[in-house]
Amino acid sequence: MAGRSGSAVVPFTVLAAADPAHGNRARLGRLETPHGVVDTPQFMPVGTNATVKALDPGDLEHAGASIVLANTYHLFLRPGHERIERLGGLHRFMGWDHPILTDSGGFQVVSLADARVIDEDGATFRSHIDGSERRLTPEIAIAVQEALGPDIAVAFDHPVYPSRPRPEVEDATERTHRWAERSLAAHSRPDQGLFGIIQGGVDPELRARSTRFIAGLPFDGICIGGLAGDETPVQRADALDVIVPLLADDPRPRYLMGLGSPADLLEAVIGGIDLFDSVLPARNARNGQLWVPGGRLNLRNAAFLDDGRPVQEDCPCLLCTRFSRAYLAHLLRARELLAYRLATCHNLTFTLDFMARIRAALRAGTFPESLAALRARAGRISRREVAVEPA
RNA sequence: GGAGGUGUGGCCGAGCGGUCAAUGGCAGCAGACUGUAAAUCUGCCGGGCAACGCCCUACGGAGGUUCGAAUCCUCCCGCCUCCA
Repeated sequence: MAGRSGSAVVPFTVLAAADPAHGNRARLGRLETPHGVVDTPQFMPVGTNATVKALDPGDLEHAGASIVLANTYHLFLRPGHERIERLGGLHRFMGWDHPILTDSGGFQVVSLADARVIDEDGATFRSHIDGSERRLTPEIAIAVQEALGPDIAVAFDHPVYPSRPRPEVEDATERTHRWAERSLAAHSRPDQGLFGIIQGGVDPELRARSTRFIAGLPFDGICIGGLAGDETPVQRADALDVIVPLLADDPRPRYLMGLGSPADLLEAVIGGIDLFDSVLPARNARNGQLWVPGGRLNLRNAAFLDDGRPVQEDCPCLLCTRFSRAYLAHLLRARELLAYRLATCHNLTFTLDFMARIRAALRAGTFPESLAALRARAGRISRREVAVEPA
């Protein structure tokens, strides 16, 4: 059950695991990287442009972040990976001396759907910045990431939304496999780990095929892509039921890309996932939605203008220790810049604290017993959670 | 005193005989957001109802022309500009 991955660069150790007999595959782990240890299950805040929007590195540390994600595609376009390399690499560039993982740019293959052409060799994008034509291939994506210098790079993949027709999902999945092999062949930086990505949509056969294929390659970790889009929580859980058992004896970390909400994170941890990332907590914060135990508060609602209480009692974040709901509601209305920082500090603190609670339960061996409390704290599982007003 | 202009829904501002309860924007009220082209996007936004349709009140005020007026005419009131 416990095991240690063979990676010399980013070794992963499973420290404890829930009893899989009860369909609970949650596990406690530790990922070691050149810039520090990442305790898992763990959430990685997204810092696309070498910054988690609205926060500085001190805010991130205070919120409890141990690793952040940055984006190959965006930094490739601006300011350019070669420039960042000349300036001493990504860690130094963004003032973050802790672990960094870069996404490969694969996600932009779908998120910039109107601006790209995909062929077997790679993908051609229309730059969202200046409209110029840019190209990413597995080899280029790896070269860019080696220049950027994150602790962990990710193979270039071709994501697909599960709702797409099966032939399309199958094509993208098979291409992802070929690109995975090319990414591995191109990667040579010895102080950098490389994760591969499983695709396959929600089709059990394709997911299983993709899992076996990617797991068969010497990656340092296994990413699961295409499961944070338009599928339902049930479809996602079903997909994990296919994927994770096939990785049961695999000691490498499992990273579900793109989750998410506390409820989704918890269910995916139960499904056997170690790592997550998502823009959701940060974006929701900027849009006025604050996460609290049991639900979420829309601070743009009129009711909060006269609410002198903190957003969340007992929360150690910059917002809650110093300011009221009324103040944040005012800042949001006035579109004051401080609103975005305070709200983001809170949601990331909440999310990272939630992961810490999960780890604590796993460490104490009380995870199954703690589930009800954790689920209550996370709120509803559905995408449409009900906002609650803690007394 | 003379000449000209202008007054529209909480605010700004279109409309200049019917298809106008009245384009837009702002403010306001809600909702969405999951490997970030997002400090973004969407809906509602005079009142009432047995409400996918009907009624009432509405475009400074009062009259009038017309089948029909926010739109044309007359007078009045307010504001603005120029000349004295």
